[in-house]
Amino acid sequence: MAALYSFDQLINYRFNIHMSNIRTFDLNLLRVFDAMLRERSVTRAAERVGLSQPAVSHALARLRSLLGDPLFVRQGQGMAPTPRALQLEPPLRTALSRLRSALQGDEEFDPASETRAFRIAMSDFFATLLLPALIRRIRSEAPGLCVQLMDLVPRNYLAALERSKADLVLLPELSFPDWAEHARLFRSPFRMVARAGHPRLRAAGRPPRHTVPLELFCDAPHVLVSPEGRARGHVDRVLAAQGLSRRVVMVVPHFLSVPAIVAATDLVATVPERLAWTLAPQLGLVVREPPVPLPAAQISMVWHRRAARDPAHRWLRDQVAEVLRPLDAGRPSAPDGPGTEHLHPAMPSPPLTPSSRGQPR
DNA sequence: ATCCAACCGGATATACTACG
DNA sequence: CGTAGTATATCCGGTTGGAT
Repeated sequence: MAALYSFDQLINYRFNIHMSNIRTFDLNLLRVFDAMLRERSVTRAAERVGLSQPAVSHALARLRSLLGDPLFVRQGQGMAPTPRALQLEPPLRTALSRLRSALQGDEEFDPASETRAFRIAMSDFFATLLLPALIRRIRSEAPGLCVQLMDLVPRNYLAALERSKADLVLLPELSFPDWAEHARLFRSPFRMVARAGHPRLRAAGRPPRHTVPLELFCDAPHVLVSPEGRARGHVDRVLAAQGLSRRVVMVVPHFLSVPAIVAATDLVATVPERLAWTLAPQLGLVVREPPVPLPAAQISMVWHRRAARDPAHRWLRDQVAEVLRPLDAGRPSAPDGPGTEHLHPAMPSPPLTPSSRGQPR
């Protein structure tokens, strides 16, 4: 794969032109150089670039002076490139090609040949939903791409996007700033989980509609997921609005540690429904409806407006949407009854925006 | 804002060079 | 030595920057 060079790299490093000469460097000289490499003749190069033969000869003289190399020497009926000229040919071609694409605005994205890294910020739970299928697609269609998973810290995710530290962020829908664009992916309801032998649940018996009794929910020790380490989440605020409270005895930054903690203790937790149903059978957990109705979290992907038209970015967003959107249609249903939907307990009170402008492009 | 000299790039004319 | 091709001398028009 051809190395890629910025203009500065081309001029400074590859062409070895001192900074003081860059300001006055005539880009047309690069066109002449390119034409000379193609034609190996001053006269034909002149025809190619639409100049007279002496004009190209003069341009060549200026290039020779700038680069400190003859570049082309007479050989028979034409001009033979020097080793230095041949050395400069690949970066010159690349730079001119990219410049042409940029100016014409017709840059194409070829997944098979693209080499770049994408940084995606999301919770560990979303990562388990998305990454295996996403990486399978990328390995087969765009093997040169690298995906870097970043920790999701809600308070900082917008700053990460704005400062280009992250390319894409997956999170429950909040109100987004003007420069952000987003697309809805799927809805994520929540369930309460506890170990099957939990004494309070056993004493409560099999509850009607599988909703955990309110007093049990409030009395039981809770483990709360908060990437920011907050001791109160959205569930606490909803309870407080009804004059109620619960006991949070443990705060963890990641979702995936919760089921094991719940399985080994008498703690309970409110987690994404999909996580609950995935891990409940193997860890011996019971899944219950929380006693307070909460709307499901609307999970969206967010990106900076500056990346909106970037072809590689658009391709990546399409892949993420294709992998995650089916989750909305094919949500797992409770094996022992229907459920109401509940909001993420640890998310900072999201004002659900009615936006539908977010489409993945 | 205007003028003007200096500079630059390109054109024409012509000198120079390599090759068959 | 003729031909094809490159390099150079000179001129011209446009741009730039300093002086007024």
